[in-house]
Amino acid sequence: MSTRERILKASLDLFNEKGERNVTTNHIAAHLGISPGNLYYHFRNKADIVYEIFLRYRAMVEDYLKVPEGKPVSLENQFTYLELVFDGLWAYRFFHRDLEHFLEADPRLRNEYRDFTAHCLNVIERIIEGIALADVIRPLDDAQRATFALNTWLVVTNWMSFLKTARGDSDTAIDREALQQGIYQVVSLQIPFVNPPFLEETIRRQQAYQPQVSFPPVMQARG
Amino acid sequence: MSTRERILKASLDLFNEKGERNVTTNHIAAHLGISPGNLYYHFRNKADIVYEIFLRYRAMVEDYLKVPEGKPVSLENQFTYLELVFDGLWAYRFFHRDLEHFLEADPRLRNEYRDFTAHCLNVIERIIEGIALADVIRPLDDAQRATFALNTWLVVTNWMSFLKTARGDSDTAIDREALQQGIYQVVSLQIPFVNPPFLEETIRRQQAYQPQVSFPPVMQARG
DNA sequence: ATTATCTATAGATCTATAGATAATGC
DNA sequence: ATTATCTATAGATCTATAGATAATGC
Repeated sequence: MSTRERILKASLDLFNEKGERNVTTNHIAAHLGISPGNLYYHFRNKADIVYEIFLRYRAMVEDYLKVPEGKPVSLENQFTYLELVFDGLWAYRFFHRDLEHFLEADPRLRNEYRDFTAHCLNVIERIIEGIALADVIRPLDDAQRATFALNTWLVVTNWMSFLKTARGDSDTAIDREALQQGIYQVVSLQIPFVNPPFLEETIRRQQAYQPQVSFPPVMQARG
Repeated sequence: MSTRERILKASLDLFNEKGERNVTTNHIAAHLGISPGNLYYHFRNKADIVYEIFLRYRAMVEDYLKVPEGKPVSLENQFTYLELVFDGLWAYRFFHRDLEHFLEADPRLRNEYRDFTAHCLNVIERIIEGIALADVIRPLDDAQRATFALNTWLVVTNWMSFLKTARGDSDTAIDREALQQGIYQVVSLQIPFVNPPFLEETIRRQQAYQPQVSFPPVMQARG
């Protein structure tokens, strides 16, 4: 693996584990056993590394979400999309955590991320259209579909942050399993629109992602 | 105003405007025209300032959301709650932006924020029960209500971040008006449950928060 | 010849404190 | 006497580069 690749890999690992804010270029170089000077030979600065990683993140999502327009989408396919997306979010979990900072620091990234969001929202709308074409849910008008897609996006992209902030005692690490409980939440958004013949299957599939422990944690209201 | 209060006020202003990450204790002191030494006389460090601000944020939200249990909640009241909460999020908008960092840096804050989230989810559930008691929506079972409350929380707390990341060209500042478009999204979550006699009024009230410009921005999918 | 890497370091911060001084309240 | 404030600074980083050296590919 080229040094450039190793830097990207190490950066992603360290960012995910410790948070980008807590990882300096020195840390990355030390982690790889290379000199800081060498790192700067391959990347102008940390923002440059983040940008490179974003490109791969985007490529992965766009690869996962190749949804043809105007074609039915089965429930099975929809759940596959959800699993893939949550896996992707997990693999690049540092990214959303400090997203605002990244976009503020790099205008190029800001523009491309804006377009990326718009693209993702389009794809989500296409999936919603697809499950309507498959008669899984009733047809929605444009405004309903856009609103639904946006709520889906908000739940998907912020589920992990919710887990980390609302749940974690410092010890409780978040694992992929806990993460996928987000799928339960996402599917709940479409339940009201599901046509009766598909309701049982939808709920059955949804239940597979239900929290094992009661969630949110049972807790008395504060005085 | 005491120096301590002035430090808190200046910190909140600067954090909101520039992001906590970009504001050092030196900046805060300079902004107030006091010495760094003086600032450290009043607060042990920046995390201490953030914690103090959190206490006020929490007090404000708990003041806004005094929802009695088992009593009907009118649509009007529900919209009042929404407006108050979005105003509160706006006033302390720096907080959610770097929340994960704050919780990681301060175990005390982590614990109290976890409880605070649980409390807020309880209140949201109470509001959902309340509008069901007022016949605005059909009754929901416990699991449905918890899931609905959690989705509401996710949309409410992350709406601002979405605006900043998905929308902003660097110039486009986010104002309170744009922020309140989040209310449109939140209300859309309950539309499927609204009883017919209240549907027209709910939608009418919701429309008041509809985006003026088409949103999300019209944009062709990326190749 | 070009590419990759290392050494060494300048310059810029930032945090947090010690110790001196000023202001305030009994 | 106590509280509030300032001056000055030590110590810890971190970024990013210059310049030397090593490795690689024609």
